[in-house]
Amino acid sequence: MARILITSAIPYINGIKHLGNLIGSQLPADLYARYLRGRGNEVMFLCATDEHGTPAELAAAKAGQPVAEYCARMYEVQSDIAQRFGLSFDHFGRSSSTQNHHLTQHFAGRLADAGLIREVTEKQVYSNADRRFLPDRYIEGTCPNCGYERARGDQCENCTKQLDPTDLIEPRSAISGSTDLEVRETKHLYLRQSAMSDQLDKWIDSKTDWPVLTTSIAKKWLHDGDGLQDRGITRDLDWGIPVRKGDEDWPGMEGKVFYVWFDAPIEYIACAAEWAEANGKSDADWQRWWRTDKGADDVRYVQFMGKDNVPFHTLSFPATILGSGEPWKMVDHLKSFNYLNYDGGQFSTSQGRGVFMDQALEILPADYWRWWLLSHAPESSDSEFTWENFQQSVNKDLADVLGNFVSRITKFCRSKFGEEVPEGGAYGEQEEALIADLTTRVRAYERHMEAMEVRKSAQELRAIWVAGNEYLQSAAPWATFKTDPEKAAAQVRLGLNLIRLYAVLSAPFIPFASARMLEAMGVSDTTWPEDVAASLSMLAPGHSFAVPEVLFAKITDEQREDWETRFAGTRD
RNA sequence: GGGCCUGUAGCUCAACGGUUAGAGCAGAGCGCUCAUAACGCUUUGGUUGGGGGUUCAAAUCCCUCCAGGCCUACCA
Repeated sequence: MARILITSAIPYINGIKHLGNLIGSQLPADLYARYLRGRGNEVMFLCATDEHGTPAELAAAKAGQPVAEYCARMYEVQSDIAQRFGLSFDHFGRSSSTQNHHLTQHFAGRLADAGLIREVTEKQVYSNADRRFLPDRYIEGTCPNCGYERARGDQCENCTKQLDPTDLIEPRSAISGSTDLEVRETKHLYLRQSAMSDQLDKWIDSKTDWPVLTTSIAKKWLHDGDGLQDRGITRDLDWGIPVRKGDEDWPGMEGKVFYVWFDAPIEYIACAAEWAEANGKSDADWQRWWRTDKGADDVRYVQFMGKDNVPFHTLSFPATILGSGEPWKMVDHLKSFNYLNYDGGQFSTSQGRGVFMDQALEILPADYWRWWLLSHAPESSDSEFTWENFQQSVNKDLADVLGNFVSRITKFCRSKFGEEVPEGGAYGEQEEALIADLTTRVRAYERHMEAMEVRKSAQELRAIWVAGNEYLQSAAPWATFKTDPEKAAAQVRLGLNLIRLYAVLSAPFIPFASARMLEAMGVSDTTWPEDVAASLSMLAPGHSFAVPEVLFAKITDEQREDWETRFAGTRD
């Protein structure tokens, strides 16, 4: 069986993520991981919290907590929600881990040795009141172009003109509002990405099966204007990974930390090391996933992310890895997603607009969200969440098509044969036709899942559910029973077996409901139906089962209206 | 300003340059009565954003215009 390494873009520590973040990387990555495990592959699925940077420091200050405590607390919150959404990470790590500290410093040291780091002294705005350097967008002022009073130091939101912080009229700190700003000199390390441009370009060119969205963004950065620019990888912050050259001090860089975008992707690797430590494994156990000289040469590595993360994954991180000169595993396939919009606008963490992961679980079980989000995943373009669409899709697909199927067959069996798989009769022509149809569909489902075609996979799965209802309608065991109880028994037996089949096939999408279906049918065998016919004879006559409670309750109009109102404004 | 993406039925989306542009939902009709007023069958909806061009053939390729979105390197 194959070995697949899967990483999801790591969510920022600053607050609870919304549904747009979830469908942008973690959820499709989980779908893929669950599917591959279901097929018997060896999977390492990693994710973590991204904890460094200015927003984390500010959020901690706002919460009145030291930043380390704040991050530790938010890590627990995010970890708990991820678990309740069924995100099946093999490890959910932290970019602030000691493992990541060591690896990040290690990579910086290797890059420096390879001559790929240069020191740059530059001028940056310092706020005396805030006692920190301010990133461009944390400086506000009046736009010299249009007169808008809340223009940011990088761009004016009103007239879209690109700005430099020093262009602003009456600049002030966006954090405190203080106008006590000064320009100070500060020294930083730059990664010489320009020196690796050709190497990266060739590497991108070799990835012919990547989506246009992915390669076009990378190509743009490589070839636009002066080509790939060197990038600052350090910051003047308190919270972060101290700048060190491997195990040694870095003269002149005391008190500085690595830029969050330098250390965050390295956490993908460090996370595996955290996994090893948490599970009592050795270094060799995680290195066989990440070092091609230590067993990772047969690993297929797939990354999932939102489109805004593409440049970092196609250029910066590969530059870091390649530049180290060490045989680290490079990404093989990169699946990026567009954005999910909320009711005509964007989901927004900063504005509290939309539905957040914790709120979602307060009103409905995870499977409802998983199904809707995955079956509407923003693959080819941005997509939109509306409550009406959500209600209709979920009610029809989950309650009517799948849930009702389980209900009708189990209840019919109970009333005519009792709560065990009925004996007698044999599968005939009609059953063979169903098996042939399902075989075709299951193979198509597998192809779509392999290709990470999320929406198409969902469509095919739904068609597989529908096939069960079609069969019952034409076989009509309730009519057959009156004239030929033996034949009806065989029909019901097939129907009950379909429930187990559906549970196995559906588990990547709706793991919780899938588990309930298996529990009701009294089986724990989740073997993938390589042979559909054999799979549909697994539950033998006499096997007892229980009629499950309503698998998916429908969303009522009252609920929908209530939620529409409740989530119309902004959070908090 | 530059780059990229998107525009197909009321809604969400399909469609290697190749029969008459297809599915699901919603709407209409019929059937069934095991089931969560569920299921099945049939069916009404499209000048593929506008205009021009290439081609035996265009939703698909080219040009142009319109509308929306994303990115543009110090937010992450």
